[in-house]
Amino acid sequence: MTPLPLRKRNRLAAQRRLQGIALNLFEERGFGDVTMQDVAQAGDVSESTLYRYFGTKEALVVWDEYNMDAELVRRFQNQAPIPAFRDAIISTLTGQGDLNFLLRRVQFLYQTPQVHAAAIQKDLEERDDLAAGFAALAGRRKRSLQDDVLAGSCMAALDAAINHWQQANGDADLAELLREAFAAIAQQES
Amino acid sequence: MTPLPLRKRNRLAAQRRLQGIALNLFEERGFGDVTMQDVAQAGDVSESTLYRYFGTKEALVVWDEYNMDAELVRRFQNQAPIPAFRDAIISTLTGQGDLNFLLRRVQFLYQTPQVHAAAIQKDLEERDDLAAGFAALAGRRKRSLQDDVLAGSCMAALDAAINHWQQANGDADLAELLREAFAAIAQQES
DNA sequence: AAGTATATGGCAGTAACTGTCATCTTGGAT
DNA sequence: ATCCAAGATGACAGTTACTGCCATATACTT
Repeated sequence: MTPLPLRKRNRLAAQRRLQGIALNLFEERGFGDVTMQDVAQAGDVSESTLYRYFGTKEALVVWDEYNMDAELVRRFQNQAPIPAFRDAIISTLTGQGDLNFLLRRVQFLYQTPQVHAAAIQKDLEERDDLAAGFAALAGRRKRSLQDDVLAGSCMAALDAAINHWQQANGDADLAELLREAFAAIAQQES
Repeated sequence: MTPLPLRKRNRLAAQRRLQGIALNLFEERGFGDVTMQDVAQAGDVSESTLYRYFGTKEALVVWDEYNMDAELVRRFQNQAPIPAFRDAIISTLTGQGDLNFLLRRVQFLYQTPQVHAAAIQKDLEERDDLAAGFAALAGRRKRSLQDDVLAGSCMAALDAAINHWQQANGDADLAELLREAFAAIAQQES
C-alpha cells in the first residue's frame, strides 16, 4: 500500500490534535458549555478551519480514522457474513493502538445524547453498506428484508458490546465482549 | 380508563394539527427550506408555543402519540419475549386509525437523515426499556449483554419492516412485513 | 522561479434554540 | 355568577451552530 500523501497526513495529524483538545474541554466543562469558538482558540485555528475539518460540533467526538472496508471485503471472500464482519471489527478496533483514547471518546459519547445521536447517524450508513454486502454475497441484486434485519442485528451487537465495555470503564476484554455479543445474535430462542 | 383531562386533549389536538401543517410544508419545500417561523405562522401560533409543544424541529415529524406500554406489559405475561413485542407493535400500529398519515411521516423520515437520526434516538429509549423487560422476564436484576443484543435486534426488525413498507409506498401488508422481519431474527445462520 | 492548486482566516448572515416576563385563558372554588 | 389560582400563550432578547464568500497565504509542480 502506498503511504498517504503529505497533505492528507498533515490533515489527519491536525484532526487528531484538535479532537484531543476538544475532548479535554468537553470532559472538563461539558459539551454544552464549550463553544466551537472555545475549541478553535484552544487549538489555535480559526472556526472556519474547524468546521472544514469536522463539519459539526458532534463530529469532534464522533470522528475517527478507522476504515475497515479493505479488511472487510477481503474477509468476506471465505467466511460467513456475520463472523466476517465480527472479525473485521475486532481486528480494526484492537489493532488500533490507543484503546484508552477510544474509551474516553466512547464514554463521553454514550453520556451525551446529542453526540450519541450523531454517532448513530454515522452507524446507519455503515449498516446500509453491510446490508448491501450481505445481499451481494448471496448473489442478490436487491437487499431483502432479511439482509436489513441481519445488518441491523450486527450493529446492535457492536453497539451492545461497546456499551458494556464502556460501562465497565474498559475493564473488560473488548474482543471477548464482541464475540459474546455476536454469538448472541445467532443463539436467540424465539 | 378515565377520559383524558380537557387540557391534555386540547393539547393533543393542537399537536396533531401543527404536525399536519408542518408535514405539508416539509413535503412541499423540503425540511431545510422551512423555518420554525414558517410553521408557526402557517399554524397561527407563536414560535414559543411551537417549541413548547415539540421541543425541536425534528420532533415535528418524529412526534407521535403511540403508547404501547400497557399492551406490551399485558402480552409479556403469557408469551415469549420476541413474539410479545412483535404482537404489541402490530396491534398498536395497525389498530391506530390513520395508516396513511403514518406512511407520510415515515416516508419523509427515512428520506431526511437529520430526522431519521432523531427518530432513532427516540427508539433507543424504547430499546432500553425492552432490554430491561427481557432481563426482568428471566428473573435477572441486571441487563445482560444478550438482553441488549436481543432488544437491539428487535428494534432492527421493526426498523427494517417499516423501511420496506415505506419503500413500497405502503403497498404491502405492514403486519405481514413485521412478522417476516421478526422471524428473520431467529432464523439467522451464523 | 513562476504558476497553480489548496489551505486558511475573517466576516457577515441565517436560523435553531433558550430564558424570561407580562398577559391572557381556563377550570374549579365559593 | 364571580373570583382566584394555575397553566397556556406571545413577545422579545440573546446565544451559538452552521453556511458562503472573498482575500490571503502556504505548499506542490514544472
